[in-house]
Amino acid sequence: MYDIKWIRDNTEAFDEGLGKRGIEPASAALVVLDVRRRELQTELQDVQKQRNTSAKAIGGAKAKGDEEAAQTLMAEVAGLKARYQQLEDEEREAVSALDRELAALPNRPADGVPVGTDEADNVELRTWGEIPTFSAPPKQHFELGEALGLMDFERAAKLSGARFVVLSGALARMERALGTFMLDMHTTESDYTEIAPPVLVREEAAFGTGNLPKFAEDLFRTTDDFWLIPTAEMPLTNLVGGEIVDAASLPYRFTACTPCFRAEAGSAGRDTRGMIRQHQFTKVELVSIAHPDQSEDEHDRMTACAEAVLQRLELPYRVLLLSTGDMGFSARKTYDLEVWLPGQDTYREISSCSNCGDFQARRMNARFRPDGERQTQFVHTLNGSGLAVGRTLVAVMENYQNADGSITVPTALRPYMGGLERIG
RNA sequence: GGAGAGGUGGCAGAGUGGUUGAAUGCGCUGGUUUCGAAAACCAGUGGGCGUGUAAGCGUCUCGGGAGUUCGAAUCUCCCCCUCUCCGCCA
Repeated sequence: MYDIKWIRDNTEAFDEGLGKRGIEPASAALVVLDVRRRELQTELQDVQKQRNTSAKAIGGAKAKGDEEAAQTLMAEVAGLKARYQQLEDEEREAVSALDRELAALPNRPADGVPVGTDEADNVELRTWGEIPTFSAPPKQHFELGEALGLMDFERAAKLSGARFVVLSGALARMERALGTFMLDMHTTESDYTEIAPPVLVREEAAFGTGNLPKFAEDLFRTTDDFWLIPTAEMPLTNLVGGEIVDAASLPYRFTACTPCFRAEAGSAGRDTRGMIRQHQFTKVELVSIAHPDQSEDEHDRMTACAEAVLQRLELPYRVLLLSTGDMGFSARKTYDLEVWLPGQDTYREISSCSNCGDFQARRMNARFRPDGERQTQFVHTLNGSGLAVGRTLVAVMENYQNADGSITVPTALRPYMGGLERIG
């Protein structure tokens, strides 16, 4: 969400930001709405002032018992009411018209973000790890999993339809082990506080992170109007919604391992096989609530925390700086981590770390008070996967597969799997 | 799910239609006093928006929204949340 006052004073910069995302200039139309809004507000306040003055005079007259004077005054202001209500309606409509427009605009890309139209314009920043070689062509995770009898898509379809999976035995345990392993890393090594949040949230929370109103079709909604979280970013970031936190307590660092639910509307036909794109998956999320001066550093730190998981599991990956064409709605800058998948012979996204600046904070009214200052300021919010557990399972299976179809358990994970060294 | 009671400033807690943005207490900030501190005393102490170079002025805000009224913390309706009892339940 933008500050209309900022748009007013920075029309060129604002339109330039939109342009980088391939959106037409909007400042002129917004300024018109804003001028109208302020005119109506000023007018409304004039009438309110009159109303308050006369109401007090009537009150004063009645207090003195001067009923006659009160009646006279009341007759005088009789006409004011209709006008007041009309102005009130118009002003309300002007405000919501402006808010509707503002709420639908994506965040302004940070300086240095490559301008582009899609993922082809992303910039590879670095790679890590050796891409493994295999004596025979490596299998995809679902081939391995189904052959082991520990990954069942058919029965999942029986229960829930496409884009679900049933894991069993050692693979079910590995999924659980991965979540615990990641949480332990973030909480004991990187100062994140573990949170067990609701996975059903109300509309306000979904608005706060920027998923509503524009992306309702990507989300599941219950019959009594809860929204299933598509990521723990939603509950974790909204933790500070509507609050004014102490500057000294920043940054807040939250992590959670939750199921995530995505409708995957518009993804029909993509990644239909296997666990890459599911309606339900587990993810360990990292969220930071930071001082604006610290958010750039915090962004790098968070990305390093996500990378550390891949390094500990010895999974090769690369880091991308997303172009303006591939960035999410609320982000001003995003790093994607892509893990190497031998079965697919390609890198696939396993984490996305975004600095949203004050964009979400405005939507959810999350502020802090700088030391010794009167004025509050919006916090910066950051989120990143650390990591997507389902895709990490996929990556482990494909990278650690053996010629006989068994899977070696990564050393770092063995303590979390009762010492198990090999599956199958 | 049924019945009931509530939501007031950082906290506690008055206020049930009239100059109430809100008594009182606590907390906090500044000042006086003190060698210093405590105590005491004095003053200040929410957030948003509009207008203005600024000081200021205005307006909104007593869980959220809509309404009644010349006037709403106070009355009506809807929603949210908390608590108590019953039922159900992991």
